[in-house]
Amino acid sequence: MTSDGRLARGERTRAATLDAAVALATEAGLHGLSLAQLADALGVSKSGLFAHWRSKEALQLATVDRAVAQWQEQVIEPALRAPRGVRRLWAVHEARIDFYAARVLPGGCFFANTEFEYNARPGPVRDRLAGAFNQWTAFLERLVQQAADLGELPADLDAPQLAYEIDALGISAVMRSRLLDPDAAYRHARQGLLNRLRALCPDPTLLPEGPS
Amino acid sequence: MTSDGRLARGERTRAATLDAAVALATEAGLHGLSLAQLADALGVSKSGLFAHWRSKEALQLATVDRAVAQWQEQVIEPALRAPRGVRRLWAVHEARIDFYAARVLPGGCFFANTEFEYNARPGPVRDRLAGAFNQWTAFLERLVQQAADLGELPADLDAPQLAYEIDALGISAVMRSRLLDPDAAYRHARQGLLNRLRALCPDPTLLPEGPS
DNA sequence: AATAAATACGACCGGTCGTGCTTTTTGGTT
DNA sequence: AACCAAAAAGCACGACCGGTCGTATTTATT
Repeated sequence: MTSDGRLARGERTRAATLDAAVALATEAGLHGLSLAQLADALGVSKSGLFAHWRSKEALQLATVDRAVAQWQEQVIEPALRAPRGVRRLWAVHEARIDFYAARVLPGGCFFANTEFEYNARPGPVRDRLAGAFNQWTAFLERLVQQAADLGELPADLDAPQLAYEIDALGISAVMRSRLLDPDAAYRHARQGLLNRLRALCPDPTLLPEGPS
Repeated sequence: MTSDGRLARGERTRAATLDAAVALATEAGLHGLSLAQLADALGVSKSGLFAHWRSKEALQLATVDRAVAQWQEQVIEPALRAPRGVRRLWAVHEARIDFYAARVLPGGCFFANTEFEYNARPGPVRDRLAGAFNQWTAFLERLVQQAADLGELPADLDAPQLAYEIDALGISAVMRSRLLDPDAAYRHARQGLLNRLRALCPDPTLLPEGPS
């Protein structure tokens, strides 16, 4: 084990920087993210950040990657503990809403914020964001299809359609939770999918109980 | 008729400026909107803008108001020509998607973009945006309730819930239409509401035909 | 014709941005 | 103990930011 303390120190700084960058980007935007602010928040110098990323764009791309990893750890992986099928689909939706409700990020959702920010700004950052969104969509569609394959949802179900609807409920939840009544937002997001799954799923025991 | 040519000229400039500001804000954001860029795009001087708005914030607030008026003219009013009830509800959804598909604004949707931008930025601009969102939500809920009162939807329907779902489908449409496949986005947004209304509405003749 | 008001302009301010260049500090190798 | 590379800091730069000021131009009033 030849752990070079110098390299280790750099790695630590880099990780701490990206965590702070993800959080800050949800407030100021990925474009609005300023190196001076970020350096201040970390107690380091602005030029110290430049030692790790040659340019702001490189930092932005790394920030997107870090946000993807965070989403994987805190939303997807916990939900994957639920058994395949409708229950896992529901678990993802719940984990996502919990992530928003726990206010892990001050600006709500890194992806929703930045994707709206960059939808008219061509370039590598936008492409990276679009790629992440594409992956997330594919993941949701796979989960839906799995549930259908297991017979927990109709065999002729339009999987991309249901995946679209699930994601839509989630995006609206984080948007409304920051501008209007948070509790109502989360309730509507949950109830929306619950209604939809109850109408589709022949086995009601797979779904949580609750108001009709 | 004492139309003061000076005031008329000012009003013209002000209107043109706000139209450009709404469009620019969907690209650069309402915060990222720079007075120099805006002045350049209009072919006027930066200081000329300060003759009309004392500060950037005043311009931002006026821009929000202009966007509200534009939404009223181009989405709400056309849809209000449809008869009350389910058909009007559908007309609003259609008008909204058409507005996005026509690419009236380069950044898609002024409200979606700016509301995500400001959801963690307290202040007058955020409050104004939240107010606009509240009004829009109330409008949708009123339309849903009307349809229920007319007997075109179940009497015990949860109106805010359905309004939430309709708006969610629309927001996702504009987001996905700029990052992924636009046609798929619009199709899913339409199909989502169509499925929902078909399941709720006892009279199928009120809804457009189309794929099941 | 003279005055007053609304509009618009160019020049400029202090401040912050992203980004290079140079130096110092830190930690590991030999 | 000498040496060295990685990390971090210090510093300066040009560009752009929101905003102010004095001035010129247009238009209505008197």
